[in-house]
Amino acid sequence: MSGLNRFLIEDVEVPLVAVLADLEDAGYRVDVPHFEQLSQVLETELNEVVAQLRDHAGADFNPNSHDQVRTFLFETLKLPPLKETAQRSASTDQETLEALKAAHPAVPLLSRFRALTKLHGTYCKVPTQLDDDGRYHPVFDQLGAETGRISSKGIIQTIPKHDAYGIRRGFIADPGHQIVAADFVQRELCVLAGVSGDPVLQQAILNGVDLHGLAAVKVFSLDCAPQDVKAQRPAERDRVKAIQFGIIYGQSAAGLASTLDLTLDEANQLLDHYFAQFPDVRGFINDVHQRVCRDGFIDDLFGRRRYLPDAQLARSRRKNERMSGSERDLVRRYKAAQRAAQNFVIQGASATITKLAMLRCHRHLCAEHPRIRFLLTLHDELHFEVPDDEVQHFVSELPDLMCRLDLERFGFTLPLTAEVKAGPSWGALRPVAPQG
DNA sequence: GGAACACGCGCC
DNA sequence: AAAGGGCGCGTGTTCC
Repeated sequence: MSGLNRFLIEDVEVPLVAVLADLEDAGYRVDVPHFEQLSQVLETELNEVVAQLRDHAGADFNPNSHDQVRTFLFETLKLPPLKETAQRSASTDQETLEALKAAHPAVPLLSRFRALTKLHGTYCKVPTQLDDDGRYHPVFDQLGAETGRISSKGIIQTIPKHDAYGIRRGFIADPGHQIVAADFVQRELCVLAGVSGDPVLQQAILNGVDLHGLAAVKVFSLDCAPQDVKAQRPAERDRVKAIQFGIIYGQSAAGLASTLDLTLDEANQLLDHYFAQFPDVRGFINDVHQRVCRDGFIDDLFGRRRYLPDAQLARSRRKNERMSGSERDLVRRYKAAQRAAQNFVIQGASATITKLAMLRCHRHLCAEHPRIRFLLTLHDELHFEVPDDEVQHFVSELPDLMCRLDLERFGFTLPLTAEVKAGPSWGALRPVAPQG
């Protein structure tokens, strides 16, 4: 168990084994007819789309074959490639199709084909993966991700959220029960605020202010209250949101430019404006980069360690030296390691917070609610199956169970918040009014 | 006949 | 060219 200290081993990972075992045993009830019906609808639509595609591209065209799609788009239709894959061939991904959609009627059909086959081929197979009890039993790997996140075999952590067909409505509660789910609110940003020590972000969290809204007001000198930014200045809020997500992901200025459709200069300017308002965030990121470059590893708030030897590759390089191809590759790996380190200190600490919340919930269920089943963890979200007559009470307890984790002992003093939802299925959850 | 890779894409 | 971290899966393709 490399990368773990005594606390993480003894107080987190080892006791979590029994919790995850209980989740795996419980499983999520599945509405099989829902998936069968959905499957038929998708097959009908797919047949139609494939027929139309073959009208354009030939009777034996297989839109599942990247090679054939590439040949069709860039040789038969002579459309201009937008970008390349890792192997230097012309990419046919969704971004490319989106850019080319007006150029030929087959292009939007390919997009549609991809979306439909994904739903049909991957997510409609859920009924084939059930145990005899008709439930989907996930298999978790608590050390499956380098960041400390819990990974799971299978598809349960990637069930589509915004598909038009309601895949999530196929995951249901037993009769006489409801699904209760709770997710942490803007937790990665709270972790960033906590570990960077930024006083403005911290105060905003203490006041319960929308963090993207607040940052937009600061960065763009907006003349409105943070909570009104969402309605009144959505464009500014979206930009700041992209920056703050980018910081969590370790995104570069080039990446930000791409997501916001800006030039590199504009993206750099935007980042400068942001960091001018939040200098402690910049300081924190610089410190992470420096440490991982010096040590070849980085520790998060709870002492989880990730080794990133690539961060030491380009230590002695000077700028403006000419680079050979292999040197370029070293620099790429060095930068990737820095991004991974920056992401790790946020994602890693967040993952441990989820694990602590799970331990607390599990202990509480064992002691007080033996009829409630703990079903699922989705990184910042927990699912339970709750008897109808216990829903009201449990819903009132859950936020505190998840959020009061005694993190002051690690120097983390900010409050966490969680939003609770309930409903008959995963796809039909409705917010539960906070107690007060 | 199966393993490994390539690509694309679903989630947080 | 790549660009944004962490996962897992399905299909096509190539290689052993």
